[in-house]
Amino acid sequence: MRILLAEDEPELNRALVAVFTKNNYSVDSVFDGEEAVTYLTEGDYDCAVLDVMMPKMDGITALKTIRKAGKTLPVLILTAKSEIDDRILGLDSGADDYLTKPFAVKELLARVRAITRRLTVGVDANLTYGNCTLSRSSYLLSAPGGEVRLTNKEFQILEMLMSAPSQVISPETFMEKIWGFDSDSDIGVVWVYVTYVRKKLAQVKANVNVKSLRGAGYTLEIV
Amino acid sequence: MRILLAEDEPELNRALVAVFTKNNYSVDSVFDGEEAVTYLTEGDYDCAVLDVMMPKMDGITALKTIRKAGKTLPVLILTAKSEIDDRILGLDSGADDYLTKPFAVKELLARVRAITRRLTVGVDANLTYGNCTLSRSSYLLSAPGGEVRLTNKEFQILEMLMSAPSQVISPETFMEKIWGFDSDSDIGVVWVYVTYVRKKLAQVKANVNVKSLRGAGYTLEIV
DNA sequence: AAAGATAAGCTTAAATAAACCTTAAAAAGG
DNA sequence: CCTTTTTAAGGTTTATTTAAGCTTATCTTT
Repeated sequence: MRILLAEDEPELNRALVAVFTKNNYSVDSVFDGEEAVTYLTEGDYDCAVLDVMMPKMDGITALKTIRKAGKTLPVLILTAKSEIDDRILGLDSGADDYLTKPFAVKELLARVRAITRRLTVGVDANLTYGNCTLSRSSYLLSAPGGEVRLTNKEFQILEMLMSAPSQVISPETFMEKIWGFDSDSDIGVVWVYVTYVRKKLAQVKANVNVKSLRGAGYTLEIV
Repeated sequence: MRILLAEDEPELNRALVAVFTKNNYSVDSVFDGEEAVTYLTEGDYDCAVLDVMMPKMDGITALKTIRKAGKTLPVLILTAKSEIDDRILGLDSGADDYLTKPFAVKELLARVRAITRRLTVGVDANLTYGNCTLSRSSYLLSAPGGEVRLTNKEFQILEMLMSAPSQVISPETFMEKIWGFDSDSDIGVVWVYVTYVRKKLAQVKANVNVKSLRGAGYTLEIV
């Protein structure tokens, strides 16, 4: 499995090369976006890991460039903060996943494994469960009763639930992954958004709802 | 859940012990790397939190040492801010995650949860004994007679029993591990929950019940 | 060895506390 | 402005704890 890594911090670059190598990937690494584009358009990689902030060309632009050139390989974006804008930008421009720094190496490996497993981009841009689908690019939730646009937070809640439909996700986990560790919002905001998501699911007559397991968290169920 | 904390700054050490204790971990704390190695090789911990800069032996060396000794427990490394080299060394040497100081306590707890979750939920999300299984993610107990959801406390009682089916667990141990060291609830609450667990086991027609050994504690038996 | 006495454990119902829901309105941000 | 997000408050439901009366095993005494 061949990976291209684009990361300008020398130490992190070196370390990630070591990690990937240790896990039986063959890695080429570059230190800026232009190099990344060159390698990706000319070489044959199974996956790319791109930092956002890089000299000469940022990761998002690099990604857009190679997508325009017809490259469909799975791409994982590294962002410095949990900047929603970066994230949306990344997904719009055809990223398959993103990871905010700092991250656990195991998580990086898991995500790389996940996106290389599908190996087709765009196909997985929609999530499906029950009779409804959620578009990752447009935030549109559609079901027999029509379609409705979700707001950012609503989308992230439902995305997390739909990408692991049998898992139980605790309000604290939502808080951590969506609002971030340093958020000082009350946990109650999760409850509010669960209500909103339920309303929108009902509005499009989805046969799916968000079930709460008191003391454990939320999970999706088909009614 | 047992944690070993190695941190040489006295105030931070004390504060973290307090935080972990409050969150129902049992913590042992040490102040240098050599002690950390001793405790970790001889004791039985579920997780370790190691500072990098410590007297006698640094955290990275301690980590490498225990990994060489075959310890696979999840380890989180604490590094002073922006010491990238330390961070990298940590990842190379087998750390599961790292956190740069200063950090938010919430984030520390979240990361410890994350790396220990792999331990419990990741591989072995279900417990089995006799003809019944208990799902760690949904708190669902299932057996030939159907399935039923356990509450938090019920789940923890049964989880402890099922993860060591032949062991006898005293009411005091339940109290300590589930309600916490500083709980001022009466021990009688354990009797109450044992009753509830028995009822639910019967409800799903499990061939398992909670046997009490007077003066000793409880254990599971197959009827 | 039988009769109480004592303590350990059992069960239930009611009271309390915590988790969760919903709505409306205020605040933040484009 | 208009939309999204957060806060706040009151309401509902469910989990947890308390408390009290109960059973059963073990121990004491005769």
